[in-house]
Amino acid sequence: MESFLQFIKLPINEKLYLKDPQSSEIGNKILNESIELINEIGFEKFTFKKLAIKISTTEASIYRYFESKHKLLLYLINWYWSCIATRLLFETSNIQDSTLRLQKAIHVLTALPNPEKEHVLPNEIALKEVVINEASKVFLTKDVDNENKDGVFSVYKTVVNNVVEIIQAINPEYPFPNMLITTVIEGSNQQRFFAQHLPKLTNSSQSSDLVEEFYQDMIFKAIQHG
Amino acid sequence: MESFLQFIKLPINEKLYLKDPQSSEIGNKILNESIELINEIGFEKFTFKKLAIKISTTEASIYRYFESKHKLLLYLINWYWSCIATRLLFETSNIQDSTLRLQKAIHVLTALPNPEKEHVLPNEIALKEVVINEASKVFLTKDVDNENKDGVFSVYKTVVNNVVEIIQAINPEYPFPNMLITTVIEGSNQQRFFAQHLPKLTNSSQSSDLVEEFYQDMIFKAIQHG
DNA sequence: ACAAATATAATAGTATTACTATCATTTAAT
DNA sequence: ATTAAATGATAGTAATACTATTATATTTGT
Repeated sequence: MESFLQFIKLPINEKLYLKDPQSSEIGNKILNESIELINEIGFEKFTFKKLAIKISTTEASIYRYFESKHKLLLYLINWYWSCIATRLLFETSNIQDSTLRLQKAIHVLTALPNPEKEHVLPNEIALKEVVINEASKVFLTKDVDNENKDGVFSVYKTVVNNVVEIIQAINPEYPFPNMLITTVIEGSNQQRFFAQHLPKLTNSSQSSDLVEEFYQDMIFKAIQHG
Repeated sequence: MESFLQFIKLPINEKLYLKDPQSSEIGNKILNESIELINEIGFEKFTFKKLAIKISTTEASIYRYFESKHKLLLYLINWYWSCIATRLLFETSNIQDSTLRLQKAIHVLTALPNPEKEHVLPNEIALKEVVINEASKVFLTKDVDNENKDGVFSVYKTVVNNVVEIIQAINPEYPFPNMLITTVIEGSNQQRFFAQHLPKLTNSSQSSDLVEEFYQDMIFKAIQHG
């Protein structure tokens, strides 16, 4: 029953690839090993050539799956969002109390994946690292409007919307639910980056991770009436 | 008296340049025109060659000031932080009431520069655009730890610290002041990006800018006792 | 079992990027 | 007027981000 969840094939926007990477061995290698390589050397220094060597194939083969390294990163980030969307569904299902629902949702958005518990993706922990270090780069470009038209941010928007609805169930008068949720999603990743590299900018640390605690506190105070 | 403020030469960390760009005409052109060009084509497509053509000089000349385009961006972002640090000082000076001080500080951190009012830099409005679209890229790299050792983020840290102290004057028990401030600084830039490009992710828009209002509300609720 | 279709490997090539190096010339300082 | 410093002009390099071509496997349908 538990392993039901594991490794479902999550559908990804077709504009993001030339050939579905989840449909072949090489494709799956591209996904899994690119996560490793990006974590190792950073997205700026990551190239298809280096990835090709790592997975013993050729640059040209990788280009048959993805038209650019930017699209590959966008694919990975979308994979993560789909995974969060799935976890949101599971963790809030059968829970009626809105406050508890919101608490669970914030947990899914802000906590690190637990290595003990089962995952939706085989490499969720490494993928979360990619998200923390690289995710902003997928929208901070001049191409964002065209890519948005192609719907590549729609899963992200759905996630935000689902949590916004929970907030509205608690306090329909609160005027900034979308801002609050995106602030929490993006902020929680940034705080983890700060904890690792610029600790003076945060109160959290790797030994004592306060990220979820901080945002749970912040959200519930923010949506209070008055 | 008003114009006192205008265009003070703000000191910038020496590790960021090879030759002080504020010391020559070409240097100043590099700063001002790179802001324009980055806003026009985005940092990824920005090159020293294109900038050289724009300011009628050569690539080699620009390389005499900055060792890479990344260092130039870091310089610009530091320029912005220095400018914010200066404005924080001015706007909170002679104000005793901590709550009012915090309100003013949040205003400096979250509001767009007012085109009517005087500026600390000649191009503050365009520079703010660069910050909104590109600032995260200066620390989201594998080089962040080395650059941090060189002190290139110290002005940012000082800004954060100064506001943290105001919060502590209001509520010394609040456990997450640094997280709260960096969440607001980074979040306010991100919300403006969303308003321009991914409006479903925010409640703010270009016609009705709710960014400051949202964060003022959020901060004061967050630091409330209990 | 065999032909046809498809996927991958191997290789080559291109324009651009992100620099470094050299040397001549202009400009500024003493 | 001399020297030093800044800039211009030009060249060159390794790496990047691709595209193209052809040969060789592998899979699939019949």
